[in-house]
Amino acid sequence: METKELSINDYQGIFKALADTKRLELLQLLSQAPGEAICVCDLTETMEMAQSKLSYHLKILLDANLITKEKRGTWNYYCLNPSMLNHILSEELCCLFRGPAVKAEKCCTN
Amino acid sequence: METKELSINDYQGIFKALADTKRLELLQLLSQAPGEAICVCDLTETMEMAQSKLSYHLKILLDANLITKEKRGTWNYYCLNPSMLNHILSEELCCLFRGPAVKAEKCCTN
DNA sequence: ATAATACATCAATTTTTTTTGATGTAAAGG
DNA sequence: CCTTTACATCAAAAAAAATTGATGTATTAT
Repeated sequence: METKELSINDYQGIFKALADTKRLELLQLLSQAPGEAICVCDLTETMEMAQSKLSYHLKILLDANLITKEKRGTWNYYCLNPSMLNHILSEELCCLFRGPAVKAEKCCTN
Repeated sequence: METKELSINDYQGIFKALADTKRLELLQLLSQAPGEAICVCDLTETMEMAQSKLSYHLKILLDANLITKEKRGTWNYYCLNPSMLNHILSEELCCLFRGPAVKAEKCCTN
C-alpha cells in the first residue's frame, strides 16, 4: 500500500494515534517480534489489558495505517506497517517504535 | 538544548502536541518564516484565532519542546526547535512541519 | 500619568477520548 | 450439537483536552 499525498488532517490523525502510551507500547511490542505476527490474545497477556480495550487501541493504530491486520480463522494477526512508520518517524525513533527498516538500512542492530 | 533519553511518556506527550491541526499549521507557519521570529500578534491575524486559544496551543508546543520562545519587551517570539523536530520526524516530513534542516541537508528546496 | 497593546492564565463549558462491561458472531474443539 | 475461544463492537460512564470570555500584568506609546 502506497503512502501518498497525506493532508494535514491525515497527519493530525496519525499523530493522534501515536499520542498514547499504550499504543506506543503496542508498536514497540510489535516491532520486537520481527516478522512474527501477533494475535490479540497474545497481546492481552503481555500488555495486561482487557481485550476490548486492546481491540479499541489496535483499531486506532489500524485506522491510522500504522499497523496491518490479517485474519486467519478465529485469530487476527497484527503487524507494523513499515512504509507508514518510515514516512512519519525519524531514523532515530526506528528502534523504539518502527522496527528494523525495510530497505536494509543500518537501523536497529538486529 | 540537547534532546536526550526521552521516555515513552515523553514521546506520548510530543505526539499529543503534534496531534492537532491547528498546531501543525502553526509549525508549518513557523517553518515558512525562515529565521524570522514570529510574535503571537502576527499569528492571531494569520491563523484567525483568538489570542487566548493561540497562547494555549503555543504553550502545548512549547511544553513539548517543539518550539522555543523568546521574550522581547511586550512581544513573545516563537521559533521552531529543529533539534527536537529532527529527532522525531522523518526527512520526508521536514518540508511540511520542520523547516529546513539545520545541518545543511538536502531538505526543503529553499 | 493615561491609554493602548501584547500577552499569559484562569474558570466554566463544550467536545473528544478512554475505559469498562456487556453482547454478538464466527470459528475451533470435543 | 454444544462449548469454548477469539475476537469486534456497542452503550454508558469517566477522564482528558479544547474553546470561550474574562482578568491581570507588563510594556510601550501618547
